[in-house]
Amino acid sequence: MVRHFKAELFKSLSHPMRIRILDALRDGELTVGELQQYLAAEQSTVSQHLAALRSKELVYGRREGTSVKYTVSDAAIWQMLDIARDIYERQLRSHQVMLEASR
Amino acid sequence: MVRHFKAELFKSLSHPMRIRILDALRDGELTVGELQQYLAAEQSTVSQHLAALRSKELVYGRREGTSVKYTVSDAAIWQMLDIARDIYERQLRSHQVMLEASR
DNA sequence: GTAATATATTAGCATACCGTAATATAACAT
DNA sequence: ATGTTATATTACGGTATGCTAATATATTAC
Repeated sequence: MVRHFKAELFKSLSHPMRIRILDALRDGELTVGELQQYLAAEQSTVSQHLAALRSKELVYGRREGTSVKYTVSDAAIWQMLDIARDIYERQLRSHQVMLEASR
Repeated sequence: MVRHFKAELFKSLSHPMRIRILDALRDGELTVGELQQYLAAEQSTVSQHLAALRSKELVYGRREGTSVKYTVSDAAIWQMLDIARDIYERQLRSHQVMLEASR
């Protein structure tokens, strides 16, 4: 039950463009158009990735006139992205150590 | 580059059985056989999930005689699982609030 | 060496995911 | 009501995932 939720949550995060979207929203809400421009991607592609994030309630959109502004719904999401970067950096270091040791 | 790593990392976490494996390893290393028994799953299924985790270096295995003992390679992985649970709980609460508000 | 046990890998099939292109919906202006 | 802009959804083809069954590898015992 909880693990299925977690698995689905991580699946939502398992695409580079969705991670870029969440990063882009760190400084505040953005419209689909702004995201589209920033990501240099097709409209429907962006919209589908937003739909994926929305379906797990990682973001929500509020209409403002003819456009929709998106917001990350829980700051802990960025925390996970930050931890992922930490893990990445530690892996890099340990690879360096192994390389240096092999001389 | 970094985002691809993150995406791949989250993809590794995007399956309930892999999450169960990582949770099971919180108390220390376990052999494939022990995991297999605990998860009540086929040998090859467990082995393939371990291979997925190994390929991203989330776990590593050391041979001990005829069996292999697995360990989580970075405690930050559990931290991400814990944050995921927090997000889950906050979503539950906000759903409850919305239910109660709709009366 | 062979046999037995533990683990890893491969092949095949069913299902899920992703991008492009096309179509649909929503809000606003005229 | 029509037109325009912004966003969402659907359909379809290609690729990736995940399970089962079968096969391969590695270690120990004999």
